[in-house]
Amino acid sequence: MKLNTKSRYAVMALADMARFDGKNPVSLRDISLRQSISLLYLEQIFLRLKKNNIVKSVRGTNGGYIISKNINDLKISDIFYALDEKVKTVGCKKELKRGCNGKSSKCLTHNLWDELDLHINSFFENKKLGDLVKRKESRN
Amino acid sequence: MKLNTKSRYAVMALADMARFDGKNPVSLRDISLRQSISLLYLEQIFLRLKKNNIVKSVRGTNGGYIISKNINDLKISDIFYALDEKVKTVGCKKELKRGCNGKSSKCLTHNLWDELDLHINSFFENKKLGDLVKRKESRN
DNA sequence: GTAATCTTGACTATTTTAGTCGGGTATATA
DNA sequence: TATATACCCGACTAAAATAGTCAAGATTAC
Repeated sequence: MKLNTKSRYAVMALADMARFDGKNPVSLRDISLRQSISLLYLEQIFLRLKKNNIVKSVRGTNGGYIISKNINDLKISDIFYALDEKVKTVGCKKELKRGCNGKSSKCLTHNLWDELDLHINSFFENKKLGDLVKRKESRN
Repeated sequence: MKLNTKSRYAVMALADMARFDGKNPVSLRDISLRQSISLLYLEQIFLRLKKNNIVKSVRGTNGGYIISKNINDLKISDIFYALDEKVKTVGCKKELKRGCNGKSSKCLTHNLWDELDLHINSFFENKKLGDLVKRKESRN
């Protein structure tokens, strides 16, 4: 049970960006160097982030990306959503047909998975990108 | 972000067993039929459960498996542990060498992953196998 | 006009996962 | 004591997911 690297890198990259004022675009090249993430891979990730309006792009020299909204309003779950990180523990819904259709006695565990999903999702719903930066600063 | 089938099947199978008195061994064949899980796969799963003292086996005709302890004391996390289900969201620990060694500014997200792990783990620590059966019964 | 930077789809190697196979061993019961 | 039922266990494999690269652009600052 783990997150995929796309999601993780996305959060890392955005946290990296969040340390700056938000006025000047940050280039992927810089993020790539600071966070040791492949530039080509970052491009793929930011494509998704842009499509989901999490970042805005500025083309050309001195271009880069800017975080669209206030970092204290940007939920971690929004980032995951953009990258298709399904926080789904896979209940019986997916494999229906043969079994669990609600009333079946097969799915004793049905509710467990539902609860877990809820539990994890609420964690990410309540965490904001801003929290990550704040925490770090107050600690150093 | 999802659980693997081994863990899920293990919980399903044990929940299935938990409905019985706990005196008579339950055969994998029966579980296989009731839960629509491949018998061969179940064998593999129960091998691990047995090694981790979650179930005891009874060989021969009319044999099967018995849950070792009281179902109200059996944590879901114990089951996952037996099947190597790592509830690890992969922080920077694994990929150290080049980056985050605690003091590095690279790992703004370090704490996020740690918190998440804690959050998920505590969920499973507090859930007992008995809870699953109770819930279902009270609902029907 | 050229260097820096974003844009995009397609491709690929590697790893993980899910599940099977085959050949055992133990024991209840007829 | 024969036999059917069940556990035991390592090795294997097909399929899917993942991580990451490649190639070929399009914009814009200077």
